[in-house]
Amino acid sequence: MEIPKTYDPKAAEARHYARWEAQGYFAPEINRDPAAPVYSIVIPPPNVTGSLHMGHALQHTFMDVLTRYHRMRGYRTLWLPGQDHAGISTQIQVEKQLRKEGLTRHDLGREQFIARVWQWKEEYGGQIIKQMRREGASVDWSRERFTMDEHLSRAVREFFVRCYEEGLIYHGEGLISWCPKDQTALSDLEVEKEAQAGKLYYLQYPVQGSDRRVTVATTRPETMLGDTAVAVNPDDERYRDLLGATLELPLVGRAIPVVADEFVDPAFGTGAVKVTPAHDQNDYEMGLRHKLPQVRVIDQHARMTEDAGADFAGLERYEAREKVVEKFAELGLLEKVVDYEFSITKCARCRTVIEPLLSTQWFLKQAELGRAPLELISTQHEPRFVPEVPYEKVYTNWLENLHDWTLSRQLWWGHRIPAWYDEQGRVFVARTEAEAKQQAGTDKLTQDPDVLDTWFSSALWPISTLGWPDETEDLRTFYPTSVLITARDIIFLWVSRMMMTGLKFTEQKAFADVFITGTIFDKHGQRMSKSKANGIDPIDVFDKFGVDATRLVLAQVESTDTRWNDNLVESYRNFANKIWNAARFCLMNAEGATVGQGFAGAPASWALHDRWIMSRLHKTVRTVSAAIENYRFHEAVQTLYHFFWDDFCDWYIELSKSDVTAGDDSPARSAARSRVLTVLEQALRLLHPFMPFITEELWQRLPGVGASQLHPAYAHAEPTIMLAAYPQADAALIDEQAEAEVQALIELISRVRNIRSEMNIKPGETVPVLIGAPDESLRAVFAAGGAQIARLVRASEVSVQSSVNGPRAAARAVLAGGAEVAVPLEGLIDFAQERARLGKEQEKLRQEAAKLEGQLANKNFVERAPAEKVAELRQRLADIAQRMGALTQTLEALAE
RNA sequence: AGGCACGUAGCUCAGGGGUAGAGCACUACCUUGACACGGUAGGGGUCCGCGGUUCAAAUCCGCGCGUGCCUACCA
Repeated sequence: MEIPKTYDPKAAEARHYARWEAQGYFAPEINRDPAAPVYSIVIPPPNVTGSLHMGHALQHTFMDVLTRYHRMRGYRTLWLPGQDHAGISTQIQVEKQLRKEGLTRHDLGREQFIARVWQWKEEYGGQIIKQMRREGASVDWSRERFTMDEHLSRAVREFFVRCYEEGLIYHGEGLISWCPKDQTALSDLEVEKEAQAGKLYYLQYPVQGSDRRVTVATTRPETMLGDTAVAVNPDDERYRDLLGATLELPLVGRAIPVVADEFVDPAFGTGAVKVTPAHDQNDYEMGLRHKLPQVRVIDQHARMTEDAGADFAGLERYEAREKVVEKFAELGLLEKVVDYEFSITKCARCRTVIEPLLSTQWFLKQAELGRAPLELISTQHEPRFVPEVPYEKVYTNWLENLHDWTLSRQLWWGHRIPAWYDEQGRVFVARTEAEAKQQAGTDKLTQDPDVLDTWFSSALWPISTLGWPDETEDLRTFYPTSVLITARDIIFLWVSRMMMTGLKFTEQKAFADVFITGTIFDKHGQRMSKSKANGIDPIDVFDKFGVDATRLVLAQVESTDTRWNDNLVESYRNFANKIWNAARFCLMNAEGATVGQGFAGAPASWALHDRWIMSRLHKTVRTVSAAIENYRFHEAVQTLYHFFWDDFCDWYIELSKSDVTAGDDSPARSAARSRVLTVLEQALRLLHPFMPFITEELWQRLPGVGASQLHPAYAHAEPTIMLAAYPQADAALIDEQAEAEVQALIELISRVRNIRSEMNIKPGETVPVLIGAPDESLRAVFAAGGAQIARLVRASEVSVQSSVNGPRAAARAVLAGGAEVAVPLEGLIDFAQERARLGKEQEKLRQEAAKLEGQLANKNFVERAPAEKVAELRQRLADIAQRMGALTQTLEALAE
């Protein structure tokens, strides 16, 4: 059997994915059990423009672990892949390409431009989706979707039309966030606030018919040109007499009223607020309340309009700001300017400062759609958020405060709004142009030029990908989906909206659970970003350490924000190598062995270490399954790591070694070899959801694996660990006594090794080991394990008696249960030093005993603490007393 | 401004009312027929601070300090 000493991840990674895909293992149809339960996940569709980053790799790892786990459990499992057309980013990307050719989209015209985008998508798009194969993602490629697919576009139109018919979608004027660079409206979720060191300008407005002036404070003086009122709080004594007064707006000369509005905070600034209904969200609302005129002084390019006055028209907004301030200063109306930090709103895409503008757009009344999800979360706690704190609250708070959603975008790439206008400007909303014509009774219609917000189609993703609005078999089978896995930043943008559409159109929630992942930062705790160039490319990590190792690191991130650290990947790379070499050992000693055999007869008849490893294995199965099902990936990974490395490699293989490597072929040797292989094979299955490649690579080499390992639902398939049955915990194999007994063996061995180390005994040198165990059953354990002990501590002989009767010149240690071990070391023992060593140990025990005695002497403790806790402490104290007894005897024997 | 989370070994992080944990790093010894990406044995912690609840607090509660995130009608 030729197996290299070091695991080479690339070879295994290259080998298996293509086969899995070709064999159809990823598709739910592989499951032939008609009664199989269903497990489904739809991928959060990555942007077609993106390339794989750590956040994707993180999410994909969780989705793949869950998918593979449930598939192995016999679920009819679907993980549906796909991507998002990413309206603005894609359009910007292609426009950039055009610019290099000296063209703009307008040179091409709409139709040609869109054709160009599709071409771009084919050539450069979808990097992330392509890279997912490298991750080992077991997605069903036969069901791959794109938000601009014809079918999904139909779903979008259906959604739009239905909402329009119900009055949830309307066309009208509102104050929207406008990006002057991208030349489009944006929703409030596509803008970002950023702290900004700026200035607060105090401007004075003269009161008509008096010498008085009212001072207003503003961060945007240029907007004063569009002021149509000044507002004060109705309870503000300072301004009570001015209510209803008229001010003269400087520079403009417009007469504007002083109005009273609860919105105004008397404590801020001067307590008087300038009101610019056309250029500020709050002022807009105040303007509606007081029926104020809306004067537009800034245009779509963030330049001042004619209405700003001849002095300002055409100026860029910041130029206008300077000029306004200058003029106020000249007029003696600039009271003061103070430094002031405030937040500024920017386009999330291009970082241009947003201009709030009055504009006619399409809007969706989200509040009504949000009612059903709000009801569901408040009364049923559905979907179940993991972690529940704080995300359930974040989601609920959002649903309680929904604003109208600006749907239209002044772009070309995206779903065209299904609205047509006739020559009189009347609007017809319909699923098709023909339908609109029919409604209008004329052929002379023009379609609305705008497209829908990208998130409009995303909101439908779980249902549209499965076939809605048609009642397809997939929709019936896989919807509602099992879990949504995503980062926290799109809970509003996406998670809540999928719930809205799902409940509205199917009356079923879109997913049962929502698992929110942590965020991975760079090693300095900074967010990874293109602009900072501090991103770590998952592909590089795969290349360096292997996909499986990377997946383990990602899985254990769970929901915690984590700084990326290569050291951790390296340690899991080492773990992969450990698995490789453990398997290598098993395979080098596999002659005569078969997976699944070796554990014959009643467990009670098995050797101690065999009962022990099965008990450890089944506890591991129990813990890992529960952990995965509850999204405790960190616990799952840790448990598997320690089971494999500590229990299986460090102890089980070592305790089995002499049987496994016996020189002569015998039924006993074959059985021992089969047992080691069987445990290995179970461990590989447990690890497979996390480490798909190495587990498949090794599994395929094990003697005796095949159809019998497969879950019955896949009995017909070509054997693969992917479709093997995930181990089920068997309570009957959990054996606490065996665990305690092996623990005693481990302690014994460790103490002897400790003596060897402290006494500087050369590794190659053997020593006699004398064990004294007053307890009969413990004595039996040590006696039966004599050969194993001898091997693991390099003993020339192991004697087990009820007490140690060795030479005075021996290093000694006391063990649990009053047992004692001595290593005779004629000539090597410095008696004074040995007494000191044991004295130190005695002192430690004494301190521990004192602490326990103190607690047990406390009447309150004994009376109020649970009885088992008290009993446990008494037990511990008794054990210490036993050790102390043995230690005292030993010390006496050593006395001069 | 509010809300939430976090603060545990040198580092990255688990855990969590009753013995303080892992990986990496560190020290010593070891190339023993699975593995030096390894083995064995070690060292290392006022669990941010101060109060409170409790028989018992690193763990629960309050306050403070520090860090991060989110929300907001910060004119």
